[in-house]
Amino acid sequence: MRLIVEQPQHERPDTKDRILDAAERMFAQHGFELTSLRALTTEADVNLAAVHYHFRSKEGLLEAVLQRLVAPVNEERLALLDALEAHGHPTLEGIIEAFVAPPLRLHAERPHPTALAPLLIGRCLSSPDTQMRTLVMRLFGPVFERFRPAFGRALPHLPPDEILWRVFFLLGIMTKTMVGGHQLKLFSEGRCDPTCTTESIPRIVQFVAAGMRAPAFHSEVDA
Amino acid sequence: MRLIVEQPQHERPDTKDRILDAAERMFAQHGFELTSLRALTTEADVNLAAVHYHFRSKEGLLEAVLQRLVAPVNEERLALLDALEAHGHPTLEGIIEAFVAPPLRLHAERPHPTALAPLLIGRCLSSPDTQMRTLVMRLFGPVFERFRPAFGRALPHLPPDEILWRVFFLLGIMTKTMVGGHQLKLFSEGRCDPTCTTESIPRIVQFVAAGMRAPAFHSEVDA
DNA sequence: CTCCGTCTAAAACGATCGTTTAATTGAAAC
DNA sequence: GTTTCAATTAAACGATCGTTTTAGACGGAG
Repeated sequence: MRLIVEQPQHERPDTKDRILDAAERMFAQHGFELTSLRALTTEADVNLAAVHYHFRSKEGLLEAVLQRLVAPVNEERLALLDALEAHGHPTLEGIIEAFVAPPLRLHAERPHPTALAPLLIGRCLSSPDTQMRTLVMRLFGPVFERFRPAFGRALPHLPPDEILWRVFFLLGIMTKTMVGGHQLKLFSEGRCDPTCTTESIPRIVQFVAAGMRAPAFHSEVDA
Repeated sequence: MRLIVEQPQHERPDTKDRILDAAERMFAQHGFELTSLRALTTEADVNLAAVHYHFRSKEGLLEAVLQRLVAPVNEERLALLDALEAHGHPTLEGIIEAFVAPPLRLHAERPHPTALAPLLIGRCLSSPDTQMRTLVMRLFGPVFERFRPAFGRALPHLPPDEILWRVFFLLGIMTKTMVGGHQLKLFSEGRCDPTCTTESIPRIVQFVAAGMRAPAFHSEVDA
């Protein structure tokens, strides 16, 4: 009986990281299905079979790419919310910013990989493969469980499901900003640039905060 | 010299429509790249080569599918806005509803084809293929040129670029509602259903109207 | 030195893809 | 009846895909 350890004992040949880097770049540029492992391994200067050795399949590689990309973002979100709640009840604007700023800032640094992340996540969530869905749940579960009550405390006039709707809307805005940002730049003839976080983040926070503070849908004036 | 007419003179074998129907269904379910023409033509009960005869390639078929799907939606949007403006200045809520209701209602009737439309459109817009980009421009140009000034008149306190930003946010919410609706249903344990237009449309209108009416970003109180 | 396990290398496998070709059908035109 | 041409069919082409297999390289442990 033999133990397989995650790390090789002595040194670190970076072929695993080189594959991940190339995959991140090429999955984002051409999409998952259109990226062939041959082109990927050529770009990474790595043998073709190395992908199946280190990850067990092309989908396993996607899983690893996704994990490495979003895990730090979610940790930063939770840290920001922790910092806010350490000083009493956070404002609605603060919660929204803690939620959207980390992914948007990452997107500003590396637009291409981040842009496809929401698409890949959506793909995983609608995939029949259970492993993919549980991966996404494991990645986003803690964030969801911490931000939902935070929004609830900041918006006491809203029923819980209404909050779900509006967080959903927030998600849509955030995704669109990352995935379709170049469209806005195109239509504004370059004047509006969603990759500029000092422009995009305050605008999103302001827009969403106003939308979230709107009266609840089914309430015909409760006071 | 011989004239090639679009329609065959005598009768109408519906193989062209059968291909379009099957393509709409299968592109939406499995995506464009994952749908093979062999599976598609089998499903449509049509010969494999018929796709290349009627459309000139797989991409030509995608173009035709997209055109047939969004053209009526955009016509309805313009008609609704016309009707509103026939009775004086429309309200902000009215303009938003004229913009989002047609695609969302179509999505409620046929969730699958509509869900992938925004993705395909995004794909076309970021494609290096010029024909794809001009197709999207031709499809959405008139809508854009009519709704932009309408929003401008309803929001006179906002600079034009700020309006672009917020219409962009509206687009994100609409797209998310169609593409990721099942995610909201999943996380709300079935209580929130974006395919129910009597629920989703008023909520979107209310949220977006409040967000759009927020003060402009760069103005440090102008009055 | 020899054994061992990790890692890499080259080559092939089987399958499927989009596309093209060439032959054939069938109904209108003359 | 013959011609004509749009429409359909079956079959093949060339390429590329993800994956597997097999063998070899390299450094530490005995």
